[in-house]
Amino acid sequence: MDISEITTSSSVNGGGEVLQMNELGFFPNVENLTAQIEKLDTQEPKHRSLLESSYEVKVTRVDDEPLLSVTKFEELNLGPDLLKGIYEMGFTTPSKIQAKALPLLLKKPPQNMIGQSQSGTGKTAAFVLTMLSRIDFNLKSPQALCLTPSRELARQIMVEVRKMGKYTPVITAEAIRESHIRGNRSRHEEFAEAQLIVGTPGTVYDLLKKHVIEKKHMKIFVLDEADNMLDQQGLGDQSIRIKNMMPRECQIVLFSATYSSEVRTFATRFAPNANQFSLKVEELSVKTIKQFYMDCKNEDHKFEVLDDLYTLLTIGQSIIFVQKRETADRIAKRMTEKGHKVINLHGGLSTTERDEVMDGFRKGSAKVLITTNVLSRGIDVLQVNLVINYDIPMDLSGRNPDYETYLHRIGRTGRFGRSGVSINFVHDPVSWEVVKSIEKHFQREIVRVPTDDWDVVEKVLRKEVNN
DNA sequence: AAAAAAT
Repeated sequence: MDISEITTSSSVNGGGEVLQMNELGFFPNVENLTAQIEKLDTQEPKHRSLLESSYEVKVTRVDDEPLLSVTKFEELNLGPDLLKGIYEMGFTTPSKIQAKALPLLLKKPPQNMIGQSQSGTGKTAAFVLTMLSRIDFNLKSPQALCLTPSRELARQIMVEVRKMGKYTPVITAEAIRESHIRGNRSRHEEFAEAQLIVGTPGTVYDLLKKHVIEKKHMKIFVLDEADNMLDQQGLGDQSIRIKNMMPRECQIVLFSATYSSEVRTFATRFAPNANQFSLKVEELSVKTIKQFYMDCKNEDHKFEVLDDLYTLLTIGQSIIFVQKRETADRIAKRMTEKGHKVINLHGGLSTTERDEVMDGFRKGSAKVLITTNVLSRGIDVLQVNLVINYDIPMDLSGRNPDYETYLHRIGRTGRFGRSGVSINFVHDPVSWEVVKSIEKHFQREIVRVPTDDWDVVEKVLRKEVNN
């Protein structure tokens, strides 16, 4: 395709101006750029709070009862100990998705759920609350199980569980690879009495198979990042095996921000007769996240631009995504040599290292995290105001965009209605086309920032990324 | 082929 024919979709944001490209398609003029930025700015107030914005939720029910939407947590008949935890966490009223999903999630007898909502809209709280409310605290045996695609996400969810369940007597356990050597016996004991378990598929399956985790009282089974859990080679098989070990009457809950069409069909078989929430594709891209791209000359120029960005701008906290572990290591090493303080996390590190890196980043003692797709989903660090796609997410062929991963990655910023910025590094016609496809797919503009005029870069990005 | 996740 002739890339000069591709313009930023004129239907984006309801139409209007079309960017003028030169024959390479790389360099629109700066006036237009400024106009675009202003346009982005004027859009913002309308969408200041994601939780208040009116995104369209489509609900499909398994029964014919009228859709009950709550306006207060009190209406959900939760125990006072659970309510106390909710309020202490700072939740005052249910978010849009919670208001509609919780009455269905909490129904007796339980019904399955396939839920979709944007990043950072409180879906974790929704399923954690459901898990806690299903537990008989007098029964010291596993009753609620949640699976996640990474150890970091499992640990993060467990922190939420412990906050929300602080005033309940719930006993919890993390089923992830151990980060320190410990006798098998104590793990046995830990899981024997644990009521709520969060973990990764491999370890959970292993512990179930060895009867370290007892399955017969399991009441609720949650897949977080469900599309990824079902879709991904390896993860999918494990999730299915684990589900098949659950009791027949166990409630199945699937949650994710994205469901590719193939996965959605499978999800309805995985969680039969489920209530469903879905969003239109253009509702998925979080509106408080500003999206940019920078066109670099080649692979090596990407590193120079990265170096310059971190040299010339004061950046709050940020995540840099790359495609391969090896790239993460290499970029981290080079950035360190250039005098930048960065940390690096991927699946090739030891569990202890991973925990240390993540804890350091959460505490804010490290500002720049270079990572792979291991952290593309679910990870919540409120101070992250910049996400860089050093490598644009693409599918296995290396030619087509990976829309789901893109959305999840940029969703690491702009959590809970905060503003955020994402920058995509483009370095060849393929990556350029991929960015244009992503723009078209989500119907959100991705604005060019030059790599050769740092006054403009500073003007555009300074106030956005410095916090 | 990438990355993740079990030993």
